[in-house]
Amino acid sequence: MPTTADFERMLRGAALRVTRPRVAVLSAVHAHPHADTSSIIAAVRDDLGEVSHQAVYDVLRALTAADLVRCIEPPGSVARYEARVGDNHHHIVCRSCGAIADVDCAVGPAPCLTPSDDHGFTIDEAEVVYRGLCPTCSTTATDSRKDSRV
Amino acid sequence: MPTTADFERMLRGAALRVTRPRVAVLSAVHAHPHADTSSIIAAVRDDLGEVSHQAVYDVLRALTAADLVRCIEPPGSVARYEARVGDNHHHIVCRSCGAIADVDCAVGPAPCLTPSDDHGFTIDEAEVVYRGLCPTCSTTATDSRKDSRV
DNA sequence: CGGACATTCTTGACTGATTCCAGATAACCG
DNA sequence: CGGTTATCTGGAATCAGTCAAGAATGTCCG
Repeated sequence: MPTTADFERMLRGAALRVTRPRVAVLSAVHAHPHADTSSIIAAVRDDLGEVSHQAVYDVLRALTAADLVRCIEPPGSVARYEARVGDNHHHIVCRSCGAIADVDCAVGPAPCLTPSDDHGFTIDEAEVVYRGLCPTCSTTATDSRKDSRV
Repeated sequence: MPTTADFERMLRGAALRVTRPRVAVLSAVHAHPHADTSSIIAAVRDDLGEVSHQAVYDVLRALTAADLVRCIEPPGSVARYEARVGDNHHHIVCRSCGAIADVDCAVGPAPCLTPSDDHGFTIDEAEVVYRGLCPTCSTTATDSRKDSRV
């Protein structure tokens, strides 16, 4: 778990100004992997007191643009943010409860980056989303196919 | 291109009632691959006259549940629908203009379905989204890294 | 063919996430 | 320390999608 000083270094390293909200957001994303925006806002406010949601949205966008955090948008869910950047990893999303888990790339750094026919596109990234049931839901809800979206 | 009679057969085969809006929506999705909801609404209205957006949303959900159409939600875009179902294919999304193209699975029916560590999840599907630049954007905007979201 | 029933469509309002805007504030550099 | 500039605040607006109640329509069975 990085310290506040680490976060400040990360911000400076990305040519971003060091502000209280930015450090708090960065810290919140590190502390709560795959958190949605409202959770991050709550965590930041818990840390700093009142902070406008606009500031959090803006900070998240700045951090995303600087590759300090990554934004994932699972279907049927709101945007979520995570701090693991740089490595090529993917996600499992539970169909029932919406839980998200990290999955390291199965074979090598980027195995899926070479589709059979790229239609002339210049591909620079492949994102894989696995859908299924998390351990909890697969045991408790095996029979009742409740499709509740979180 | 299937005919209206084909669409009716598909609906009946899925135990769905055959109504004008449903046939029109199904036809629109077949005619406009990767169309977003508002485009589908426009196409349906062009065909039938006034149709409520609620009806289209409802029909799309019913068709999705019946596996007659598939819903894809690229990050930074609204939900889109396509008629190719049953085969395991993926998508390329252009970072610049948002264009979407189909990509058949590179190797075999479902190569990415086996991550290194599934965290106890029961995985039943893997969806791959390639990000990059479409042929048009890669030639016109190679130097200017405009990141406009569509 | 015709009527009963359940499903589906219409209308209209509403939520919730995200964005836009203008002005106040705070961080950085010299 | 002071000026410049990016950032934050607060409020309003937008947009996709959802909810709910009543009217209309398709399907099934006699």
